[in-house]
Amino acid sequence: MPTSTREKRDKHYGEWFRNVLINAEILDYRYPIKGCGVWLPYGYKIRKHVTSLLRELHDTTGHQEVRFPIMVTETNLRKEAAHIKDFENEVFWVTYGGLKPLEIKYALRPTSETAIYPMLRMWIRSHSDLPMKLYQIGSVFRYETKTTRPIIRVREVTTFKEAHTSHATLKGAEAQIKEATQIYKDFFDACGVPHVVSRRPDWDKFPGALYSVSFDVIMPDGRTLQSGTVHNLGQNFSKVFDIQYETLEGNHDYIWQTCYGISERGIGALLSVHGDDNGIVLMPSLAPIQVVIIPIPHEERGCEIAELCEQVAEKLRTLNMRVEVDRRDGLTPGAKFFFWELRGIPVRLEIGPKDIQKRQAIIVRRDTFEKSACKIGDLPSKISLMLKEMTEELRSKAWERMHRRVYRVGDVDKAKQLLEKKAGIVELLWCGKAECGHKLEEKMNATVLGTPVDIAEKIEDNCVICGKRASDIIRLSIAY
RNA sequence: GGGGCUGUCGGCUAGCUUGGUCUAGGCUUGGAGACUUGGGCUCUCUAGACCCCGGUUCAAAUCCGGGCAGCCCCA
Repeated sequence: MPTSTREKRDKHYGEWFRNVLINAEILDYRYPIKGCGVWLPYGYKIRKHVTSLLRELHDTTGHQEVRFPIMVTETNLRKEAAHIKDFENEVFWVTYGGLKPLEIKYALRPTSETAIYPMLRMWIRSHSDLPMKLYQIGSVFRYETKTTRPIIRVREVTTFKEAHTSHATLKGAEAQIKEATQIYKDFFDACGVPHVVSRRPDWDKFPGALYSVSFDVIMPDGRTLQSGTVHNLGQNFSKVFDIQYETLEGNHDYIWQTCYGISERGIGALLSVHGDDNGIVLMPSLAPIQVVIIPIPHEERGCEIAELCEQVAEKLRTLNMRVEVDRRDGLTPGAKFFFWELRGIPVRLEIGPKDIQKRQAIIVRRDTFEKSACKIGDLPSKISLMLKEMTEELRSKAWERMHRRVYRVGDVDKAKQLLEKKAGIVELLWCGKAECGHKLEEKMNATVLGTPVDIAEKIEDNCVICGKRASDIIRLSIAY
């Protein structure tokens, strides 16, 4: 019987991830364009559960789903100076229509501000149109020059959920940042993905934003994956795109905007964080199949066994569980066990000749491989309890593992050593000056994630670089 | 941004240094069948590859150049 080790996953994470994607039939990255992959049926089902979760979280908080074109005119893309400056060298351009060169080039959106905001200008007239909270889920394109990695660094981000909100006041935008942060916390929590939330340093905020908040996840190799970002855009874009509304008093003012995004990196994170050497482990709520039933064939009693499997499946389905009976012949039960473990199915039932006499089934839990027998009649309650427990334990164990990889460190050398060992995230004291932040990055050969917004504490010591009074904790890591 | 490495059946790989023995070998997977089935059974049959373009040569999987794709390291 296997055990849930993570040696292979942690030592050779890149290889583990690539193998799991292809072997578990999640994503085929052999598509002949760099940084593009194909979501396979099983992976697409997981993706669908993730996108429905995102839809639910946005729909229930007053967001409305829309769908904007993938192409943006060059003129619009170039309107906000900081924005285009940052994206310029990674934009894909459409330059031909058939055989004719286009007079105005189109960009494949690297993100959709410049596609959406010219339309907001037409839609927003008065304060009664505000707040307006829109979101969409679709593809964005970035001409990545670094090594691409399936799901984690891609040229077509196929699952980009981006929300764009408009408000009458800065206060309204600030409140929206809080709501967005909460939505993202809820999202990662539902996925059981532990994370840190940091306010990004000024030199690394979203181009055109007042400030940015990011959600970072520690991957098995100790690097961090920026998996969600929330930005307060202030009036930067509304001034450039001339989006004004009529106030209560009859004046005109520019709207205040926020935007926030989450991509398939979130899927990469949840597959990696819970997975083990046997494959992925899925949160029950996101698993395309929650319970798989493996009939153990038997010459005389085969029909009886098959029938009982179906009955059990039907019963569990009435309780809204996603259940499948693996009736394939030609595969031994053992082969089926491996098959479904690789794909992360939370609960496996085995029903064979020995069980049929005792009116029982064998239950195996994917994350712990804990095995037990259960009377047929008790299966519904036992399994729903097991799914609940598994959800909680996956989440809490992942958090424990993450907490062990966040280090509060007093000096730069110690921090550097930790990052060199691929330990995770280091937290140091910082005076808040960009100069010291850059020095830290340079000395440690790492990336500043930002200052914590998920923990509040009093700082009573000095900056590790300049020795002056520290104002903040600063987080650094080796980032993807 | 800089440097290095790699590309052979669907997957993993042998062959490449020293061109000819390659009609390209193995394992795995796929298909057909038999036999099995409580942790990847076994056997038989069968299908399947030298990334692309150009060059060198009597002869290229092998050497050279470019392209495309991928991996690793450094900034």
